[in-house]
Amino acid sequence: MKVSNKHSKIIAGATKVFAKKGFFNARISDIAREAKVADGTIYLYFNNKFDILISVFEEEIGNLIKQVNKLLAAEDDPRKMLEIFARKHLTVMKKNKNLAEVIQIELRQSAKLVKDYRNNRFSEYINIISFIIELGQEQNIYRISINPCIAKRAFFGALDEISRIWTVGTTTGFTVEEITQQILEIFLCGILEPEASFSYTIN
Amino acid sequence: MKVSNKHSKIIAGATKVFAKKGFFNARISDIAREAKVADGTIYLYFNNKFDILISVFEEEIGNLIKQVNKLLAAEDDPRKMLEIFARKHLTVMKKNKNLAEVIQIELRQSAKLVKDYRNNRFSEYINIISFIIELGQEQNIYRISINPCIAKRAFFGALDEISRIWTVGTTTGFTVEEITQQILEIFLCGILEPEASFSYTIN
Amino acid sequence: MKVSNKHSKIIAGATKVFAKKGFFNARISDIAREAKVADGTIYLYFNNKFDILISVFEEEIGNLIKQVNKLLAAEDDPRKMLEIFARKHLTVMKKNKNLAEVIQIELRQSAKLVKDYRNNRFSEYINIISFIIELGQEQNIYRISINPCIAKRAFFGALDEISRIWTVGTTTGFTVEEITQQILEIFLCGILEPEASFSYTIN
Amino acid sequence: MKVSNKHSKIIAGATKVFAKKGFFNARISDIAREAKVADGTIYLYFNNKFDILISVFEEEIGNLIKQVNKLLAAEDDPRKMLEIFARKHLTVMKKNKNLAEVIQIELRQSAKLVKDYRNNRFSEYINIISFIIELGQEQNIYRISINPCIAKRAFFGALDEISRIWTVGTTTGFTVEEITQQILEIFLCGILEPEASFSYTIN
DNA sequence: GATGAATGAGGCTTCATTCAT
DNA sequence: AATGAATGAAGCCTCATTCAT
Repeated sequence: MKVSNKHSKIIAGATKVFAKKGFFNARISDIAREAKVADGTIYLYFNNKFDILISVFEEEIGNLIKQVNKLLAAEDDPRKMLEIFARKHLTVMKKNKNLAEVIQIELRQSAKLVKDYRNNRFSEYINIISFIIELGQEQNIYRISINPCIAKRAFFGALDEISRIWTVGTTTGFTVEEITQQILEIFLCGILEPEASFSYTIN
Repeated sequence: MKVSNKHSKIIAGATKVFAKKGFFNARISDIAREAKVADGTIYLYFNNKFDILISVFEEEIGNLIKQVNKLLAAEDDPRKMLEIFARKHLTVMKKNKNLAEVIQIELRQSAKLVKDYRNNRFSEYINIISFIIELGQEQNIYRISINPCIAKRAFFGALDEISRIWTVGTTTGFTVEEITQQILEIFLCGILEPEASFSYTIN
Repeated sequence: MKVSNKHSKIIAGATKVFAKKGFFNARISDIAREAKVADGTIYLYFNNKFDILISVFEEEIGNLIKQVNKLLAAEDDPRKMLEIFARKHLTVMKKNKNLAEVIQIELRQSAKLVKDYRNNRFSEYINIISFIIELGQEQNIYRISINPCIAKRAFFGALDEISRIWTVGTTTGFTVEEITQQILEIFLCGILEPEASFSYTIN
Repeated sequence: MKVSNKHSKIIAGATKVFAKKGFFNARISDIAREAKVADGTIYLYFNNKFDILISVFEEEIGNLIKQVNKLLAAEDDPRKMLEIFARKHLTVMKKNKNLAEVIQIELRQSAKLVKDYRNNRFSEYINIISFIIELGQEQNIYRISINPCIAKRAFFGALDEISRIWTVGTTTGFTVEEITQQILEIFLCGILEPEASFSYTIN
């Protein structure tokens, strides 16, 4: 399982450095220093700087997927499952600001650099959302009119944007729980007063 | 209207280049070529490369704000207003892929580089959403339990993440209208089957 | 006599700017601003940046030569003449720090740039010293063993090096008169106690 | 002894290039080529271009100080000491034209750039002169009326200006020994015919 | 003559990557 | 495998000079 001690030290160092400075401002020597290895050593484990970035994702998001899946395995109510996903995502992002920034910033960069990179681990991650929605639709709990492909992006986008309040130095002191409640309320029930919905049709 | 011919040519060129290559991969000479000016000319109008990025935001988002506000002025139903915001945002992002990418990618980078940059024009933009929500709450159309500050981020995040399907080379052929409908349905009514909501309480 | 108003304004501006920033750190636009003309105007009066430097010398040292010669014309004792030269040089350098710096710094630079430039006005200036010495030798006042060509450099070098106490921010508060006295004493009588000279032969 | 092979190669290369082209006209790539290292290597040993200049001084003048002090240690007649200083200075400047030019030209530039730089090694060097003079005054060999602080500048300035005959392409074929004799004669005895001094008082 | 916006060549410096040890 | 000194390509930016007005 453990590929190499140095390998993981470099991944850890890179995650920290990318988060602090961003991919382009990160220096190989920064990562080497953080990982306590020589600059050249990094090239024994990675092809180039960008390869490190990809690996950081693979690693960190892989962990996230594993954790989320484990939690979801113990639950079968699609409503609870969505709640679990939101809470876990927000919790991890708040705790591991490094990862949060790496995802928020670098994922977008890398999507540009390696056009279809997102198909990999990251897609796997947000497809958990559409899987939950489809599950709910099969159980007649989620509306059939909802497009899971659009909804998964909306849900992830909402979580992602919100979790930025912890990475940027904003001081709005929302707790994970408050946000989870709000997000769930919005996504499950919408923001409309029940009575107000009668007097409105989209478009 | 035109402050300076060169100024706006550079802004336009920079928007295009930043979108295509990203801020860090963009070369001043790329922008100059795109804008059909000499490299040095750029420094008559901007202090440095980063200043160009900031200006692109100020300019483009300023336009967006102006357009959105104009549309909203003719409407007073908070539900329609949210719809208008979503449709306009998506329409612009689909049409002006350059701007879309610049916002999606670079805004996040610059948030890191200039810690509190987002307070400027961008905040102004997404505060339109919270304004609409608060308006709806006063009219008893939007639930008072919804926190506008969280909801605005959720709404923008959803739009932003979804609009990436046009910038990344995904081939999901959703139209602006389809997405607008879906987003509105999700945000106004939630994804829950009406009956399902009785059997569920968050957390 | 007056070539042009702009011409002399540029010379004056350049003298000031060269002194403050040095030739290489001086910008044409600095000179233009100082002279209150447009950048392009400078090129109506001078071929290039270096040409301005040369002109500043020609002008300023020309003035100096004129003034010194005028003073010397009224004196025929070679001892007094040397004194007059020293006093005038030091007085001008102390008062006109701009010129002092330009001579001290730029003259040396320009000597490199235009290899034989020093033959012009500057040589004319320090040849006044050798002229005085030769005059004194003819009158049997200055020792015939003194080589005027070496002595002129020694004398000018001494004055030049000393006058740097005013341009660099040293705070040794010597007056022009004190220095003139010392220089004259050294050069006319040497630093040796009269009795000590008997017990010593060079080399 | 050798701190680093590259370090001293760069110093040597820089000394040569600065002398040939002057600090501002010298290109980092010139120095690199001269030192037979890559451009980037220079920045492993120096912070920036100006730092190289400073280092050249520190190094070269340090050597000079060491050599002069060594020679002076074997002598205790202040007259001979001054002679030794002059001869050594001129000898080194004639042989090492690179150093001569660097001192003559760049020292003055750098004095401007780093206002109080001269306090360092260079001051140490010319303070040797005032030390010798003070020593002579204590022994009643040099006149007490001579101000060592002015005299040291006069003496150094004279040597410096004279040594320019070797750096600028002048063709006056003076030998080091001729000049040393002249300088010593001037500074020790003055240029006045002994009898002439009776009929003259300064000012 | 005068202007100053525009030009574009070129330098200093950085840093990903290599390679001799 | 590990090191880190060395490399050198390439970018941001400056600024002397030009030229259309």
